Amino acid sequence: MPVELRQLRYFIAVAEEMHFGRAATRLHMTQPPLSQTIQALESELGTSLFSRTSRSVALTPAGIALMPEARRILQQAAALPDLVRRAASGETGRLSLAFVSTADYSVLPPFLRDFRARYPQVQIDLREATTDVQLEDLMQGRIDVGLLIPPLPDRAKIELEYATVLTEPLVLAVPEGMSGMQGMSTVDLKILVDMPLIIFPRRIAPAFHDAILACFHEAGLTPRISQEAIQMQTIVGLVSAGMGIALVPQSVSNLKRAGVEYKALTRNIPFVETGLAWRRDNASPVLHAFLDLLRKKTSC
Amino acid sequence: MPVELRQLRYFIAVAEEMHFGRAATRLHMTQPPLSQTIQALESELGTSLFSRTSRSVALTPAGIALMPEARRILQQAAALPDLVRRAASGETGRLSLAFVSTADYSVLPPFLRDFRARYPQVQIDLREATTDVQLEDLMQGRIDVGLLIPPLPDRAKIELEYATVLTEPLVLAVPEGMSGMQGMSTVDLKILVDMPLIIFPRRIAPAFHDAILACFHEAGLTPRISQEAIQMQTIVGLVSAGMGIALVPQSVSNLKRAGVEYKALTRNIPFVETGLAWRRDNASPVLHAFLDLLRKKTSC
DNA sequence: CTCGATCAATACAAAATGCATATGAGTTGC
DNA sequence: GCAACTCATATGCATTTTGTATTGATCGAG
Repeated sequence: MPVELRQLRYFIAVAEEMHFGRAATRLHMTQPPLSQTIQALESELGTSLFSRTSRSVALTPAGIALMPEARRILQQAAALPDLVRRAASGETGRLSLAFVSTADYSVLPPFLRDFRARYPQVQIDLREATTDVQLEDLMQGRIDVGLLIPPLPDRAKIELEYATVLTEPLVLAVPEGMSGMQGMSTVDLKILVDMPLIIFPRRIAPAFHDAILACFHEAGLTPRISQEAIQMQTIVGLVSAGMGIALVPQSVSNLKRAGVEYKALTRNIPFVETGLAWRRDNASPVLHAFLDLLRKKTSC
Repeated sequence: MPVELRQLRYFIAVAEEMHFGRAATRLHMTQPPLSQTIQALESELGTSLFSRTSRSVALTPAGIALMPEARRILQQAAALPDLVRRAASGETGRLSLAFVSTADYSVLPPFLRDFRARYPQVQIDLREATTDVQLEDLMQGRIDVGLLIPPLPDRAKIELEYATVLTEPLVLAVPEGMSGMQGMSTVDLKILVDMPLIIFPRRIAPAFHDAILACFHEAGLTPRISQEAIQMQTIVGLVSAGMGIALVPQSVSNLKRAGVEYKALTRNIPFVETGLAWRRDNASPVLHAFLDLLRKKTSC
């Protein structure tokens, strides 16, 4: 029969009182069952813990060695209710979050800062991923929440919940000192129609891709697509290298990079939306703590 | 009512099997009491640990958080029998040992080496002290064992046990290049009777002190005591500084120090004994492991 | 759509365990 | 040497734990 915590509690009481009678009083019980329990513990451990003369009690070396261990175990057991309650309330745990590269320049940093401040004990696993990869990861339960660009495909809408976080205009990113637009802060697309356009592949970000093309088509223009890239950083890098122009979310203009200028468009300004998606059936308290915090922040 | 280990054992079984029926089989019991115990645990922790549909079982975040904690606590509890048995057998624990400075050059180093090799988990608290301090420390239980110079006073013999460890002759320590004895390996006391003698105070080491004086008196001589010191290292230091001569245990001649030569006496060679003393009623298994080991070593 | 299989919860009885009372045996102090 | 004290033992009762029987709910096959 294995050791039980009750036995350890009784042992500690006797060891502290050095007296079976007083220890029994402290435990709100009588002395005989206490003696029996200690005897049972000794027999389970295979060693005597107290050396008793019929007049006094002393700890054996085995008893001395047991004391700190027993105390530690009891303390850990006593801490369990609090521990699991914290886990259940989302105060502790793990949140794995994926985000599209554009979010890295807009909503993600303040989100993370606020969440860490409120839930410092939650470990956040961050991962950059395109929308389609995130949708797959969400469906498979590999991530708790994704910061992505809508729309969600119909098959995903069954299992996933979605909430808009940010809608922002696209702005032009052009190589610095480009001919024909020095000093202009807004430009018309017509001026640029002959410049090569750098863009996300449609497969990866269809909504973003389509918004850009729609903007050209509405102006009666057809862009010359020269290069595709799947990260915002790469696209801006290619612009700075003079490889072409790009349309990027306004927030990306925070990314001041040598050789790149950002210009607002005059007409047919396209917008891109970013939002959160998570499994409807994901009961993780950490996830809901995260969502609740965001709802509070965005509603203020 | 507090958490019990039985509940944690059952919890782990269900969490590992993810099935109440199979877990019950593994625990050699039936399913209903297992369900009840888990319910009791959940109510004590204040949180549900499993989310049950009537068809399947899944861990809640609280349950996930509890798992590693519960495993750790159970493991620690399971390790207790071994832990206390090791403590009872002297394999682990603490031994506090005091020694007279002369022992530091003879018996102490090999004792310690052998003991550490056999009982590596025992922590040894070492302390240099004179015989009279050691006797007081032994009586008060501040040390487990003392390596000292007999005899023990009668009042100490009641509570203490004693065993001889080493009996060795005294040799002369003289300043290097002293007039009248270059090249001699043995000398007569008469040659040195006018040299100042450096000696332990009688209060600190009466037997040692008396053995030296007896040696002079038997030869019909009276030494000129110039200086007292209570550590062997100090005495040898004073000799090397030319402050006088000293009679030291042979083993101290291992302490090769510049400016000091050791010479054997020709007649009336005094002996000094070193031995172990410990409380008769000290049941420390570590102490007895120490004594047993020494008995084995010295009898071979 | 119905029926059987599966799985967890509930109800109640039996067994095991823990506890209290009464008592015994060995010390200690007066 | 007697009274007080302390831990061990014995016995009966209360509680807890377990087992058996059953219910209720869900899922899959025919």
